[in-house]
Amino acid sequence: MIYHLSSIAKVITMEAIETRYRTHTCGQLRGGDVGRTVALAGWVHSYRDHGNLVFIDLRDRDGLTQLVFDPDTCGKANHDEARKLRSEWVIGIRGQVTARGDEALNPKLPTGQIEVRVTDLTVLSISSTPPFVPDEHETVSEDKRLVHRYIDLRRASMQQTLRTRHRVTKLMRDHLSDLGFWEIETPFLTKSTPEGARDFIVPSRLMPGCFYALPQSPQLFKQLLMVSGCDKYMQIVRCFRDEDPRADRQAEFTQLDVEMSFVDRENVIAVTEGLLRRIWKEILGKDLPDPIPHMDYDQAMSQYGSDRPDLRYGMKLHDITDLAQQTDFGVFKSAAMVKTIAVPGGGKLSRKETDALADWAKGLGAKGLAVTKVTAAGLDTGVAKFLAPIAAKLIERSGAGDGDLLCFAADRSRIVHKVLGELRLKMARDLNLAPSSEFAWLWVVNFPLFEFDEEEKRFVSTHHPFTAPLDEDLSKLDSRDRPVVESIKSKAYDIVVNGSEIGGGSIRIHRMDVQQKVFSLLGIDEAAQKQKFGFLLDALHFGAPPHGGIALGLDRLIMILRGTTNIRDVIAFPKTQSGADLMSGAPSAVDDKQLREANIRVVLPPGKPPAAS
RNA sequence: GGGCGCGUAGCUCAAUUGGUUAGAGUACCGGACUGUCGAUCCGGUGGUUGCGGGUUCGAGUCCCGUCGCGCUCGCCA
Repeated sequence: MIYHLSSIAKVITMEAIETRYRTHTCGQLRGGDVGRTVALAGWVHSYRDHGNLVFIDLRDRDGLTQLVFDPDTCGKANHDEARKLRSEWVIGIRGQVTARGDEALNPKLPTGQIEVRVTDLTVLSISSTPPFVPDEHETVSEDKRLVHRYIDLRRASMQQTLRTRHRVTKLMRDHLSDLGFWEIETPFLTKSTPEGARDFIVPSRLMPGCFYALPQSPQLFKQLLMVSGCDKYMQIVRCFRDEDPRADRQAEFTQLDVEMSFVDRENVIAVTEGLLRRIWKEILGKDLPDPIPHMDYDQAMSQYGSDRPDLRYGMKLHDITDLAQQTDFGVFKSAAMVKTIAVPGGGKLSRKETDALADWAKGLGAKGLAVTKVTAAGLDTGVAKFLAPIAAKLIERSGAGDGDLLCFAADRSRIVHKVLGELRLKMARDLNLAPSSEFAWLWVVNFPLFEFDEEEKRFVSTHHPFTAPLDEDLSKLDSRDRPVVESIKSKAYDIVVNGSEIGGGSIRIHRMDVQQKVFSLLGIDEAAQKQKFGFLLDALHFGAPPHGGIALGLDRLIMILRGTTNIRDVIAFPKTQSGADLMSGAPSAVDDKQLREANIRVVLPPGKPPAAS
């Protein structure tokens, strides 16, 4: 696990609130405090027993302070007690802050100019031998960390993450409050929504057989708050989606949810940029581009094969469908689309490695992956012999240079973009092409409003069914012609940094007639509309203002700020890939009484033993 | 639901082609030590090799099943 702690601009220490236990924190004392009598409390981070002198590094969330137990100053009883101290015991001490001698300075610690010569020691709490110690030098498997999360969270990097998370949410509230936003809570026990992810459901005791759903997001409620005249709403809110987790995804996650009335796309974008600019400045000391560039969805897909391109490196996709027709290569001539990317320095890959790439591409649905190497003399190896007639134009169009590897995908556009888009990411990772300390920001705009679901043979919303189409495309909502419907663009926008989508939103539909046309196009009939979204549709009858908003993924934002690729690192009490909390043991069976009250009977799938309660 | 990887001492790991009593570092326990800061030195305790079954003269190692963790595809408006 790598953290770029060095990017944290300054060491932040807290002021201790003076109590009977302490006058200062363990990260607070400096050379200027020499001579003071202080009290400290914290955990024994490490001990070094020299028989006569005993050194203790005392830790709290603020840092480490070295304590010295010298029988001459602390007395024999305290010295004997000090020799018994072990890792993670909780102690309180009193003593004098003294300057360290020149040879005893510790430049690794902010408190390294001083130490505290102890006069009084109180053991506040002893600890069993811990399963692991919360030291950054230790590497501990993640499941052990999750079982004893309260110990893992004592580690400096985890504390730094929790502190960063707090500072970011405070900035969000302060910044948006200053702009006139109100934080308004929305229900967690709510109505199941038909589209989108699988819902977590909660049985109703009072209405047997009925269920609440936990919100996938407060989408409908924040729109209703706009209809309610609240004008500017924000909430830092938990969302729930019952889908399999990933490295950057948990079933419950946190969003900064924002909605505004009487705005257009650029107003929401401006508010979001202002907030992100302030967060990056205050947390990392870095500036964002002003403005953050916009890119059309169509351009992102055709040039990068992704709707969230990582712009820290090149390797653009180049369309060579026309050139491919001039070759005798059957795979190229028969394909609907042929595109290529030039991998810088990829020419050093071995035959074995490029063969492995082809296998990898097959896993993504491609029939294969054609490659050739670019040398000073022209194209060499791989499919070079087929490309001789177009070699010069190919090199010119792709911008490839000596030592690059040209990779080709020939297929339907969806497969071509998927394979080359993923290949871009893989090559950047394998060849280390992405500078880790840079941030490449981007707004992706003009998404298609609908996508055709080949399996269900119907249109589905790209974003969600309340997203407004561009004004110039309104008339196309009456069409059922697939190319026409697919050409409708929406007022949706995603904010992307380094290939990670950290937020997205849209201007919503505020007119009843438009909303009904969209439902109709999605194949949701009037009865279903009324049953699923009746309350929103009702609200649109009673004077809905033009409105729109955005939701930022707080967990992913913190991941980027902290330089981790593991979402569990930025959540205090996260769950595993099977949705378990290894510390509490959730989920677990409940007793029969609880089931009866909830009017629930458990029917296990065949072959599954009942869970232990 | 599918694919890949991992599971050995409290922790992190090793163990040759299947071969003697499963080792090391660290932690822990005992001892020594007045300037350490990942202290040092000496000695010691510590194992259901995730679990169940199988193959074999012999299994940490091979096979089958199962559980857990991770990555990933599907999924995630």
